[in-house]
Amino acid sequence: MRLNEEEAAIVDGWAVEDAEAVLRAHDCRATGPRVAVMRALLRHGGPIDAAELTRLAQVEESTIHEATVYRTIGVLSDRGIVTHVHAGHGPSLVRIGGDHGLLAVCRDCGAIVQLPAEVVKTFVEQAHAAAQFTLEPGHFALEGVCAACAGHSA
Amino acid sequence: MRLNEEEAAIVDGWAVEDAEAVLRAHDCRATGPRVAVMRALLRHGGPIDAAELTRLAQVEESTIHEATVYRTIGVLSDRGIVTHVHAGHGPSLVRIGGDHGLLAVCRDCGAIVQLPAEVVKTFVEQAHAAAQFTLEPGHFALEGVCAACAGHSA
DNA sequence: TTGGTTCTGCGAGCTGGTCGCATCTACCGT
DNA sequence: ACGGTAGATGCGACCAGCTCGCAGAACCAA
Repeated sequence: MRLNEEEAAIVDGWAVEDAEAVLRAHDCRATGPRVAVMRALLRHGGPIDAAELTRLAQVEESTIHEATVYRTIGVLSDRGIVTHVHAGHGPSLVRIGGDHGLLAVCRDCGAIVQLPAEVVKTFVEQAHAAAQFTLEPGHFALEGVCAACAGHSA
Repeated sequence: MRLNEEEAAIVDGWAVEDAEAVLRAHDCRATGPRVAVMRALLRHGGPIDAAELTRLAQVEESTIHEATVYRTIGVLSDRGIVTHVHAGHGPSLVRIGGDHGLLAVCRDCGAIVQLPAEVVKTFVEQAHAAAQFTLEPGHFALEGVCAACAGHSA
């Protein structure tokens, strides 16, 4: 389920203290573990993997099990509160908010870069025109070399 | 649209019978299992996962172990004889030949589509111009909906 | 043929993620 | 404010995909 623009804006404006309200607003039971996971997500801000997210949530509620974190990510994802992206070979990453567009991961330093929306849009349109394939980027990141690493090796 | 088997082999100039010669030409011991894996790759032609490749190779040499197939894929990959691509959530896929460009996987039916090289090239150039990020697509596939599945749901 | 290097089968192990189940808890109706 | 109950949790077992260590087998140059 995707967020509409209004919801996405609200999500982006949420502070750590709003964790419980966010859950209730999305018809989600506000249990201890879920609130702790939401707070950890909001506090961290950026893309984060499940293991690290578990560690952060356990700071507030030490008994949280990793399986619970995975299940929580699942319900948050169903509600469009978070999205997850597969960036390279490791674990997938979760972040607050709806569709974030197409990401690129630097092969050398692991930096995650958001590719410009217009460039992606043009690409999706051309791919559809040329191959009748409707790309839905966002779930899988592409690989490459970031500006900094390209500079180093040059 | 999956790749035609014969076509893929022809592109690289190798027929199934050349399996052993290809190995020797790349400074690779021509052992029974490796030859069987190469023959299976050449016969199949298109992208294939390790489990299926093992099954195909076992038709010729029934004792081949999946670990051996993984190791063989490793040496073939080091020599540039094959490349592997991560296409969606499942296992990674192997195919004969070097860089094949960017693939797309249908979210509904799993079909693997090769995106037109021209379109990909333009996209890579625009991404570099706009974000100073040098995309090296080929290792990770994108997700989307193929023409057939889009037709079904429409 | 021989000998040393390389490869193989096998099973154990690792990571990322899911599941079944007994127990517990949030929350709705009273 | 307080039960009843749908739904959530912790836990450990499990699964897929892949890697590794080892003892023995295969390869191939001499």
